[in-house]
Amino acid sequence: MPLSPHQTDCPSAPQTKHERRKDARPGELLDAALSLFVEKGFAATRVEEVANLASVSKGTLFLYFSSKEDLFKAVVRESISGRFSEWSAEFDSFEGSTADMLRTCMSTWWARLGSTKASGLSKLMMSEARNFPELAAFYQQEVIEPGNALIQRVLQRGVDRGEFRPMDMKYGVYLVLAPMLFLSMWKHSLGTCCVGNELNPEAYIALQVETLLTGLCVAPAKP
Amino acid sequence: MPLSPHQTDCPSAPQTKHERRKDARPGELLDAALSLFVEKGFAATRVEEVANLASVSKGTLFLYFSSKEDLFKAVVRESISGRFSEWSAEFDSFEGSTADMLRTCMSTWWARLGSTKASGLSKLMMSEARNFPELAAFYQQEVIEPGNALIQRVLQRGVDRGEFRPMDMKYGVYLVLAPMLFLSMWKHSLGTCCVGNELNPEAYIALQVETLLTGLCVAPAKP
Amino acid sequence: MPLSPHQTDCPSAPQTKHERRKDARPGELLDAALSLFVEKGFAATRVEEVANLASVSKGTLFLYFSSKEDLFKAVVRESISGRFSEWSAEFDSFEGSTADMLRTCMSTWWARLGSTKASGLSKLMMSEARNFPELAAFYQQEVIEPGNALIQRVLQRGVDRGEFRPMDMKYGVYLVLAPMLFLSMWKHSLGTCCVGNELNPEAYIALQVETLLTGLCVAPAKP
Amino acid sequence: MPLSPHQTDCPSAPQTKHERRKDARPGELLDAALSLFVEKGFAATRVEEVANLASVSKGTLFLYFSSKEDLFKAVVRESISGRFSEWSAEFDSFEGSTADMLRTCMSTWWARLGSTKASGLSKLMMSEARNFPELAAFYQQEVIEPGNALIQRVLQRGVDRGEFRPMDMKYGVYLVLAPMLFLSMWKHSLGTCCVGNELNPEAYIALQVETLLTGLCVAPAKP
DNA sequence: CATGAATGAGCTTTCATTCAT
DNA sequence: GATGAATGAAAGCTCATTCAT
Repeated sequence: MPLSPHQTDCPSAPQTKHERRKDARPGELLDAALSLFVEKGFAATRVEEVANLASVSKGTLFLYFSSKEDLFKAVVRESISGRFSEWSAEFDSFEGSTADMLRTCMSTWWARLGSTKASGLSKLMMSEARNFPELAAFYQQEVIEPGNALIQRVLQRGVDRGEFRPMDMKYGVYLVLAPMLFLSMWKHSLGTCCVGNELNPEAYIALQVETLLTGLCVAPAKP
Repeated sequence: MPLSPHQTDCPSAPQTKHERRKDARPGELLDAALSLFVEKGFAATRVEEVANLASVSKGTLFLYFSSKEDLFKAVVRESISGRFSEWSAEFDSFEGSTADMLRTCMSTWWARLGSTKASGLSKLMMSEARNFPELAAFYQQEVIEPGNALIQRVLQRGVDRGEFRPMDMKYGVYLVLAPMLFLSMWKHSLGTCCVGNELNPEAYIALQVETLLTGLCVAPAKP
Repeated sequence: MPLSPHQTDCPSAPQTKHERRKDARPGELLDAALSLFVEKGFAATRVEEVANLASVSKGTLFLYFSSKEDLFKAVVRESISGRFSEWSAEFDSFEGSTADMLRTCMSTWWARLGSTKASGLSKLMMSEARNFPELAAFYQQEVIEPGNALIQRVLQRGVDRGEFRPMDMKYGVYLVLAPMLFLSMWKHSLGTCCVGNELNPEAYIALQVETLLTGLCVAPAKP
Repeated sequence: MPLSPHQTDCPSAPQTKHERRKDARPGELLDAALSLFVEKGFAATRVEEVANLASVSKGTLFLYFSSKEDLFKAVVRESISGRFSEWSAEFDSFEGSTADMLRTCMSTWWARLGSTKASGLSKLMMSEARNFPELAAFYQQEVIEPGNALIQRVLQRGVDRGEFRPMDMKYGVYLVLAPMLFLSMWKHSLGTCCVGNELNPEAYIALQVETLLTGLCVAPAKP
């Protein structure tokens, strides 16, 4: 069994096999859950499948997560919200034009989230939000709001430094958000199942961001 | 596929009430199904609700549609298509700047599709495409491809007339498509269930299209 | 299949077998539920057993009763609370000494409730009230309160007519209630499973009521 | 069965703390189980709760008791018995009227059993006797029979001394037993969970015993 | 001896689908 | 054709019991 990537900090490995298994369980379950949720959606994923994929029994899953919703929330925290603080710190120390900052922002988003299973979670939330209001509220709080705040910081920086035209920030964030969420959706639905819809993500992002920058910038953006 | 009666203005009425009802059944069921699928999604819509809304019994529904999935497919077939030819004709005769054409294009989309139940179907297709590959292929052919062709015509016109910068058309269409599909999705998921996400569609579209035009146009676009 | 006793009023029998079955279902289910609840208790009775005993499937049970608790409430209404109004009317028209009234009261209780499965429901409620507070509240409202009111009416009549000594009514009702509920409990627990505990109900009741009357009456009660 | 250590005042203390803990385990578990069974009933008490309350692990509980049912039996064996001999001796030396003796009998019962956890066990036995026939038989032998004999001695003394009317002793004991067991049941079920049913035990007992005495005595009882 | 992670049978409830009428 | 009563396979979650450490 390869160590799953989220088990980063284990300075002193547990002594016994028994203990090692225990420590690994939540991570294995989260990995299994992420894969299945992304592949089949929230409602269509059965907790027993998740447990089986993680090679444990149904009961064991409930030892670590009190409900299916709780499991989903943990997956979201693990895969998405836990990464915003790091991201935010990088933004703090960014030096350079805001155009470059926005380019970095979107390519980083692709590298860290868009190209990973995590983007499937965004698709999933858009698909099932209506049927699981509590989950939607959670996602809103943990992902949408911090994410939007991050985008807004970039735009505001551009405006404050005289690089971007002034704009209504509430709608401005959607200029950045829409292309990214669209890509997440497309990748996990029509983009995958229909020939001719395959999309080179880098080319897509590049065109989106450059066109957007031309639209936003006071003076022509220098790439 | 014969046109189902509820689409047509029915020039030759059937003889008796009983027969008229009988002929109208499938259409009434499709209308009911469209409303409920859009409102609650596929899984959360119970066939009994559909039957009740169409004022028939559950058993009758299965007389016309062999399964819930079959009903869903019929709804998609029924509700989308036939709007593109009209639209295409309007494009043929459009006179004026391509910037204006794109503005018209997006506000017309909103008026005719985005603000109607049809946008719910787009959301639904994006949500369930993976679980219904056959349906996805159908949607691709009937909706995505003609729609993309229409968008491409507008962009190509702009480039040909020297109004828009040259671009890779394959990715260019997504500059227009992404904001629209994002709005369809948002409206039917997180935009509705979470406070603070409500979105004035006109304001959203206006900012999207103007920013896009600034990005696309050689010279500043005059509104 | 013998007609179950609670199907008393069916002036025009349903035409078809199908319909007859349907009409009989709730009653058959209530009979089955009463038997099993009394025999095994509420928690230990599985709805599937009830359905099987009534010769229907699990799903059918939920067609008629929305939950296990709902089924239980219906059983209580059917077996107990539905009979108080009749009883109350009999009390209204009772003529004779209050001592006789109390004798009648207790022997009628035995004939109509105590000796039937319904007494098992009382035992059940005493046993499981703590674990099913909603059921307990329902039983309190539907059975305990009307029952206590009935007892109190008898006692008050005796006091008002100068036959019984004055007493604190709140505790007075337990003079009558305790022997009856004790018998219900005993019959369905230690009285049945242990040799030597069998109890002739008539003898038990006779001694209880006569001793009680001697205790209550101003002058010696004449049987 | 050796006396378990927590019952005794343990004149010879074990050598080490570890050993003392070890020896005390079963008793601590029984104490915990008694409390929880009385509070929540058999089915609703989880073995893990019992283990936690006794500050051991779930596994340890199963080291001492082979099953939950076995634990239950042990609790009953442990908690009831050994009180009757003392009580019997007190009766031997009682001087005074039998009416006073019966008053003393019931108030002593309340003080020593009725108001303690032991009354919860009586309730529990009445509730679960049917599902644990072996347990019921044990309870019958250890508790019911000696208890009834004690009551019968009092009544017989009254009759022998010409204070009480003659009676069928088999049913006479229930005149005394019923009010007490009813109170035990009521206290732990409907009396606790439903407003308006709360019962002042002293007032309840006083009325029951005085009414009973009036019913039993040849001449009016002098309090 | 003691632990507590792991198990899986068992429970209530839902709902697409069938079929006798 | 139309009905709606009946079905039974799932699903999420609990908890007594086991057993490797």
